[in-house]
Amino acid sequence: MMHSLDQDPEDAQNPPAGPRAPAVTALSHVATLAPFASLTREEARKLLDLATVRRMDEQGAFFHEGDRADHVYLVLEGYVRIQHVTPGGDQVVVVHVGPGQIFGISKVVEHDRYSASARAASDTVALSWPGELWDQITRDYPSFVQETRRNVGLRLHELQEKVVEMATRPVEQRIALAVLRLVDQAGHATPEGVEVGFPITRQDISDLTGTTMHSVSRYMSGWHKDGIVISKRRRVVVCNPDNLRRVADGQAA
Amino acid sequence: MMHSLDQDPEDAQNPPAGPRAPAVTALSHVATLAPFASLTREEARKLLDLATVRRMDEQGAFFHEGDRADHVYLVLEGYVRIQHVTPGGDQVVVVHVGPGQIFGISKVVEHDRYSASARAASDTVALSWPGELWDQITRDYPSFVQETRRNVGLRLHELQEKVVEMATRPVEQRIALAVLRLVDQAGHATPEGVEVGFPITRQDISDLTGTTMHSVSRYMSGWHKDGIVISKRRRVVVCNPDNLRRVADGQAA
DNA sequence: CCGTGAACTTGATCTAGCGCAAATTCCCTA
DNA sequence: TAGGGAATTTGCGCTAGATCAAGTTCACGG
Repeated sequence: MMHSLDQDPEDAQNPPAGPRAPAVTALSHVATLAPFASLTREEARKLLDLATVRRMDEQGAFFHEGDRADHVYLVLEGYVRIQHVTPGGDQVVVVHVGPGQIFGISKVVEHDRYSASARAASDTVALSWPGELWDQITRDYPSFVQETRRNVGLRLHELQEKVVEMATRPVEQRIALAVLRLVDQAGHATPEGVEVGFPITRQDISDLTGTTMHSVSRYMSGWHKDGIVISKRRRVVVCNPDNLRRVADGQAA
Repeated sequence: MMHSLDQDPEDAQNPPAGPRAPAVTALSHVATLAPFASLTREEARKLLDLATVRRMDEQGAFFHEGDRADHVYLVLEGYVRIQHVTPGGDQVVVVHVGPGQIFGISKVVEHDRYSASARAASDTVALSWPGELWDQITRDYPSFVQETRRNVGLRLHELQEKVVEMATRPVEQRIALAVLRLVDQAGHATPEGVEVGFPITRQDISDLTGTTMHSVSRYMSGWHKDGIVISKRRRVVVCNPDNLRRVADGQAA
């Protein structure tokens, strides 16, 4: 039940309440997230009252591709993997979503089905608003919805970058870029370097870059030897971002 | 100046006005496009009054990647290629935009720079609204902006499909899928089959699928021999969509 | 402390598709 | 009608990276 992510003691948002208390939804914490930044204390509280808190164990699914898009989600804690499985059984990871970011955005773009599945990459806490309330929310909390749109834009941009990378970069560079993006978006500092904030396997990284587990393993082992990363089982730490960036640019020695 | 697309005499929207008359903006025509569908005649007219008509020759650029996102565009006639050029000089075509569709959507997702360039794939007529008016438009013509968001959603979905394809499909299938999408989104019927509605080279198709001109040529020649497509210089006609779909699914004989 | 399965590593082939090169065809203009 | 440039075709060799095939290491439950 305890995942090693929980070793990370830096989160101070849990007041000394009882265990399992829904204290993560503490207004003081949530209000710091981008989508709430421009709301008054009072507005934030009301908007929170409209939401439901959903806790999800690692690997649990918030929704599946093809489901009716009945909710919009916001990650409070943990990370969510947006992924697609082909008829042939190939997994493709589209993007990772972290604290303060929206997922299940179909409603935001006027779609009525989710076009990918959402699984918790680590134990995760998220808020969810029912789709029926979306019009009301749009009306009453425009700055929140604006942030939501900005999120969609980021997603669009990241997806475009990914298409460009897959079309133009060799595998090694794609993997390096993916790892850099992971620590950039979900990294936390450790003594050895910046660590990806959730468990991730070689297979996951290959699903993210459109290659095979084997290639990911080979390149990461190489980088390990060169002191660029430390890669344990389901864990990735980048020790030398500069060199990794050089690899990503094809300027590796 | 006359491009071969103009051979196509099917467009009836040009009333017998003088040549070069801005008659394409005739309300009766524009009103049929999806973004205007839910507006009253009067609203449509007012919204049109806020817009500027821009005509663009084939290969002309509406804007470039990195430009300040100061306008939102709507294609009236012709096709626009959204593309990205890497530092290394590789072209990647992200998507094609046709009549009734929006491009330059940065404003819609709260971004302030275009993340790709927009060039006319054929001689094109588009409307453009200045970004400063966007808030006003959002307020006064919500159904228009809603359609705009739906467009963003389609783009997002298509981009995701593309990522999945590039990650899981071999080159032949990717090319087949791209051609099918082209005739689906921009095709018009001809005696021989459905033709892509704008000039497109082997190189363009390879930029669209992340492969080389050579591979595209090889596979298309093969399909030509099998009677699946007719491919002349800068022109593609799909004669047998069913078989091409079979190729795209890897079920080719 | 041991057994089991999942994650990871590493070597050995094998091939799809790229890069290079050289024709050939088509279209436009002079 | 010839000339020239762009688009396309096609052959050939080569290599990045997939596939196949064992192993090895690790975490956890008993």
